[in-house]
Amino acid sequence: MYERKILPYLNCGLDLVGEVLYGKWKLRILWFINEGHKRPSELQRKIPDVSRRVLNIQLKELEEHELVSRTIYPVMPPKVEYDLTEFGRTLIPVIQTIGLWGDKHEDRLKHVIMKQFPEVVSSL
Amino acid sequence: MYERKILPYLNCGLDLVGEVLYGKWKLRILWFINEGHKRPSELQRKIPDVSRRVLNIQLKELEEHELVSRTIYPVMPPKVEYDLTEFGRTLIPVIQTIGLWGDKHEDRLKHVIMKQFPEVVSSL
DNA sequence: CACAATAGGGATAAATTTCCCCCTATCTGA
DNA sequence: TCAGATAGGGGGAAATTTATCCCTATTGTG
Repeated sequence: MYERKILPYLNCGLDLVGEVLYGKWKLRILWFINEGHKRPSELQRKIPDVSRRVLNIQLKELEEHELVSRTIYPVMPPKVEYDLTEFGRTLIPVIQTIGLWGDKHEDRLKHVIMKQFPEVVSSL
Repeated sequence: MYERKILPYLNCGLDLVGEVLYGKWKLRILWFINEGHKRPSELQRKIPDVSRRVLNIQLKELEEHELVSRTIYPVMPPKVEYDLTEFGRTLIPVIQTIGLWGDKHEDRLKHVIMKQFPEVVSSL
């Protein structure tokens, strides 16, 4: 496990949110859990770009931050389900707002993001 | 300058937003510019925890992503102002939503975040 | 038996982000 | 003259995050 060396800054609401949502895949993990994809293997199929290892780590952090809960079913093969906590559910409208903004401005965002990769764009 | 080696994932709105807002200070930079703190030196006073160097870098990225514009006044000592573009202004309600959620759940968030730092908490 | 699916962890490397120190240049004011 | 404010960048190190590879264990299936 990695031990943080620098204390977080907790000066305002934005700082606080950053501490629990900063993570490359966290927003989508929360979103897909909310949509009913609760098992780790399901989540990985929904987000093929995460490695399984990182998915586990980010799920554990979300659990420590009390945004999701973890239920283990004593069956074989093992079955685990993640659910949003009541606290985590309050975040859904926020994530939706973020995602809708991204969807609405999809073309423009793709354009400004891909400016950094001219060689890739020209090869399409 | 750092050259990215891994192409960004642009599968959904959340990915797109991540590409332009992922950065430790970007949300607050946008927020403070919106509040009228437009000059780099003003921004640094509002956010003392960023180093000036990183503030410059993140401002430049925001500019490349067309969320802010940069105006240079040919005076001495130099004067530069950043403004939200019309595109950047559409983000303000999103940032507000995020910040309000953080403010509303401030106590709980501080608690779950500081669980990782028991020694710090007990020394208060 | 060999293999896939299930969940998850260790060790380590790579990628990325952020920080720190130093340097340029000009003007104002003590 | 010297210090401070202004804006900004280079180089390199440190911190942090993410990725890769390999391992445990159990059950069912071909």
